[in-house]
Amino acid sequence: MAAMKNARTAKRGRELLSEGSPIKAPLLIIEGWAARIRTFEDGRMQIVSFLLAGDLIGHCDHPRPLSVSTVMALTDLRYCEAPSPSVSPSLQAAYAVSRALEEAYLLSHIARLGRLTAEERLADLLLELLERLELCGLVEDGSYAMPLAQHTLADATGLTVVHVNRMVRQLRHQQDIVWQDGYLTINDPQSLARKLGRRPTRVTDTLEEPVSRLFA
Amino acid sequence: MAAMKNARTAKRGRELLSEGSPIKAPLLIIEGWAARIRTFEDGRMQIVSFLLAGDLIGHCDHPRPLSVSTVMALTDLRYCEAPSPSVSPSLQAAYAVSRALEEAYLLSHIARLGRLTAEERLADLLLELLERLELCGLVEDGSYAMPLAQHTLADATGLTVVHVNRMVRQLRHQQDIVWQDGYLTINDPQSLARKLGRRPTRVTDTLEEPVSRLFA
DNA sequence: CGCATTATTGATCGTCTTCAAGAGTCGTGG
DNA sequence: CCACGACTCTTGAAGACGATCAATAATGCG
Repeated sequence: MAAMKNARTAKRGRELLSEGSPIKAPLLIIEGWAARIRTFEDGRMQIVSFLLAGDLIGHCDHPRPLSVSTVMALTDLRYCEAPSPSVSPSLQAAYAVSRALEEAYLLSHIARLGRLTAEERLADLLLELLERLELCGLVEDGSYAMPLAQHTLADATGLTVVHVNRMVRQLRHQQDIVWQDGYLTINDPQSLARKLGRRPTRVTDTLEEPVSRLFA
Repeated sequence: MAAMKNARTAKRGRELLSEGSPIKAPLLIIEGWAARIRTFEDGRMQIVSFLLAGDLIGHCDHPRPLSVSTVMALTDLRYCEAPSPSVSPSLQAAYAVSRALEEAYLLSHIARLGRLTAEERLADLLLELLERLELCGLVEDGSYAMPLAQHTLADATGLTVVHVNRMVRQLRHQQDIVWQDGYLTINDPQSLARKLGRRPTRVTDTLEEPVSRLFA
């Protein structure tokens, strides 16, 4: 891929963007996981969304934009400057779909934090990650590489590490998930989704694909 | 204002858009409050964001978009079709800023639900509403018309009505707010914001104004 | 091998939910 | 004009869910 020629890397833990700072060029994640986070002055923090392969960082249409969240690499990362949307109409459309999907995930996250129990939050998040990773072809045999520590899942679900640990144990004992050796499998995603009243994320009528497909 | 010639109205409680249904024309709220909500099959629901005067409903750049949330009128509403962004570059910029602000509020909402206590959530939300209503000139002497029932604040903060009621009482007793006759006053917004570690919402370097200013 | 990070489990505590009931307000129709 | 029902607000009591505190394994990395 042309854009990947000038790919860059970032070590786990590095901040790619800092809340309140100006946004320069939009970036595209090629490989690895990142998170958008909000921090409070007293040290509390909340993961606002996860960024996976094919996701964009800091695409804005207005002049002199400021970042509204900090973006941090959760794993070692490969990324590049996002190709300008003006190069092709299909890329422009892909960006629009990507943006819409991103918004949909934010709304889901809000509903998750506002109205689901701890167990449901965790299960729902793991299902969303399955769905998203499937879109970029990172799921094999229903399993995906899970690079996150339970501590990070706590930052995302608004829970404590201790309680996340208990909920993971619970999901394991219920045979809902298998999580070992850095890989996570949801045994019956359909039925788990049904149990949570979870609908698949759709932002278009058609079968539009997100940005990542253009680079697959 | 030209666009307001073909203004329409909606009664409180009416759905302007339904989750999963196709989005036709984008709408612009002229007067009144609406909410974007997510519902679960078992009856649980979560308010994902509030829509105030000057806010857009269903502006998308991709083809055949589906709504990712239900939009419901919280008060009687006046609205119109959103003028096409192609009519003027400044309108286009205003839409971009509006979109960025909307995203910022979603992120704040996530952090609020994930990491704040009940009292903090309520106070933080009331401060955000103050900030937003100020932008559209709906604040006088530090007070704004508060058309929401405590029940609705519960839907937004992820709490129960009962607990919202107790938190309102607490904020009242602490002299943080005065809420009577449908008007809400935050006695010392600065100090309350500081207490919460709340930063003002900024999405640009400059002093760009949201869409509503174009219609003020 | 030593240190830092991550996972795990127990015990106790507190915030928020749930359940229940009563009072106040408002619009509507008889 | 008043009675009624729907909604909103309010408060109490009990219980549950998740937080906090604390300690001990694993695991992995330099």
